[in-house]
Amino acid sequence: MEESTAGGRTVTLKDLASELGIHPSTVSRILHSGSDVARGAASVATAERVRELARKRGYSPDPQAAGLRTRRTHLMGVIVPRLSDLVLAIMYEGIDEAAAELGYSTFVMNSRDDPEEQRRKTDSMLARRVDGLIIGDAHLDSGLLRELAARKVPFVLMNRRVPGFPSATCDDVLGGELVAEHLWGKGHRNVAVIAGEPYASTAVDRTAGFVDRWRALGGRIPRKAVVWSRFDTAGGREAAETILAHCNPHPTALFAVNDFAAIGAMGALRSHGLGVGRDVAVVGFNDTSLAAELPIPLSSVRSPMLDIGRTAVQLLKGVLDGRKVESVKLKPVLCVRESSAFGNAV
Amino acid sequence: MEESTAGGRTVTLKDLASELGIHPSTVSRILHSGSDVARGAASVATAERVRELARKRGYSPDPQAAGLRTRRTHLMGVIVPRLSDLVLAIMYEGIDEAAAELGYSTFVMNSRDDPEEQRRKTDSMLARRVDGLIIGDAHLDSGLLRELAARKVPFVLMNRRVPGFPSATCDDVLGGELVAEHLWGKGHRNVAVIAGEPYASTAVDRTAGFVDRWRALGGRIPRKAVVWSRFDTAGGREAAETILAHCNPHPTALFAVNDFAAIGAMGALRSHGLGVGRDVAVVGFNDTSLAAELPIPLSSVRSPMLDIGRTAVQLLKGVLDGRKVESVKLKPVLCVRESSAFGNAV
DNA sequence: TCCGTCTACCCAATCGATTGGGTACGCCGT
DNA sequence: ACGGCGTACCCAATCGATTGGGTAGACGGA
Repeated sequence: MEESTAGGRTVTLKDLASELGIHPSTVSRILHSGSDVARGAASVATAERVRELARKRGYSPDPQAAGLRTRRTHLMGVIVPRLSDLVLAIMYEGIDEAAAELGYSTFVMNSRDDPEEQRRKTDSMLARRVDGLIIGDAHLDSGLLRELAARKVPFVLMNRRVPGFPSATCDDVLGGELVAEHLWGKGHRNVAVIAGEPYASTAVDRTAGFVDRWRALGGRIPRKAVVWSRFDTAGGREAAETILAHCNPHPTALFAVNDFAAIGAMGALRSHGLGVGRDVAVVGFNDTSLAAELPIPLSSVRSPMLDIGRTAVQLLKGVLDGRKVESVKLKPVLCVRESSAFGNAV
Repeated sequence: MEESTAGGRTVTLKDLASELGIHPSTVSRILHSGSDVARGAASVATAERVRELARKRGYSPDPQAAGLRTRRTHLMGVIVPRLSDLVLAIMYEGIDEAAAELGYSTFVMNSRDDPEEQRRKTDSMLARRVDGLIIGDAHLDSGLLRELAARKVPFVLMNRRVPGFPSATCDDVLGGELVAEHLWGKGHRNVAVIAGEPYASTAVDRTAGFVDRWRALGGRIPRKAVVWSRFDTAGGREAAETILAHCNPHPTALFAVNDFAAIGAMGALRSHGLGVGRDVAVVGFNDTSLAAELPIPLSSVRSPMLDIGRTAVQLLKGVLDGRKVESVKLKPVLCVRESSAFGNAV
């Protein structure tokens, strides 16, 4: 007979039970219930013997079997646009840690922000019988979330929010405001925004926060100075090219809603002979580990990515426990560096 | 009664069977066995009725139950140093794709290259009853692998290799050689290596490939010009500082075994007033998406990260199917960019 | 007519843990 | 001496899919 599961011979409850001459159910109760053992499950002596043997034999319960009976897998499904996006990767680290602390394991899948894939991955998670989902790729206009809610699938959103659903995000509006105040304070009056994808609340909120605050400060910002783009370096580069082509005189400061887009924009500026930080200030968002390490260190809004992940897990746990949960917005902080440290003549 | 599993009411084999007035086992055989249905499982007509109903009711088999019986979870466990390392994140994307194609799902966990954590995460994977492991954080001196092999846990290595175990890696020695030839050809004669962590085969092989080839070309490379370091930007920066402090005259070219270390080194050079590409050539490794986008684009050895991930899955599948598998080394390609494009006076 | 052979199913055990409902025994108070 | 009550267990069903071993009925050939 082939032993197919990894790890070879595994010890079962029954093994422990028969070795001790007691019934498996008794063993289960002892090992399962933390300390309500005192309340009628078994004698202290037996409990000790069982725990001792379990340790000695390296017993580890089969989650398949337990889940089959209890209808809970202690699995959380996580869906992100792509894990090779540093921002999501770090949030996932937070998820992984927090989930482990609660005794959950996590699946991650990439949807590449494609609605088709989102649906496929969601289904595939549910087919695996996850207890709930953490959705990191929510689109503002998606019907998928409403469907999931109708099917009573427990889920929470992460990174991006959608009104009506619980989410763990950065306070992106505030983040945009911080940048507006910073650049205004440095004397810039002609600015442009690399705004990201319009289906993502991160992009929309950061842009709105910036633009609204800018106008509240008395600034002007023409429509063509707000350019929607992809989140990666290539997207940022293209957006910067567009801005340079259409805005005359060119802006003295750029706000990119994402560090990678900001890096792309820096490249574009450079190939137009414009000095980042000198001729044009640039501010990014997320403060990924690269921002500070660039040859011209990039100013960026630091968002608490690890905590966003951790919070998402806590929210989902709340939902799974049947509690009503409220969305959480975590505070960002602006880190000013060389790319926007110098003032502009007013 | 609470419906706890995500997705609410689920259809079971028995539901389908009783609705059609046949036995669950018949339904199972029809749905399970691709086309050997013809061979005695059921009539074509019944098979069609079953498949039709399964589709209509949205039947999806419970992997818990199936796994309990078959002792196979169709789960692969993946362990990496950290997923927020772009290199590993991309390999994981390859894994995810390839695993999905084979009907497997994957767990990922971060070990932070800490032996303690490696062990913990491995155990936790096995407790989840994964069918096998893809280990992306193997240390050359680790006893863990030998233990796993002794316990007959099916596993393969990825990214880093360890003699005696099957692995999917880049041909790192060749990668190092490519860099040596390139820099030699550009006329450099005084070079240094930022060598990475000595417990990782990637670091050791890339360094060895470089150094051996360099000497074969007739070059000299003193011991103090090879500095072991962490893989991140901070590590690269420190290593570059060390090199600049101890090598006099300073080298005209640096080879960092990792792009992030290379970026850190570029920062160090810059703060010493040395122009990257002009005064000192820099070459990295992996060709992560950032390399080409840096203000001074970074030369880098492109390693086929996605394919390495995909290959690892295929190897593990082979092991799970009981086949003998051979390690695979995928060919890297050198991408020359501005950071090392200019020659050095011979 | 009888036996063999398919075809198209059915039956029941099984995987390992969980859980609602027993039950035997001892001890206590009266 | 007897009812009552805890304590410390045991029993058996259950979750959903899988699988080795039947079996009834049809059909064919000798």
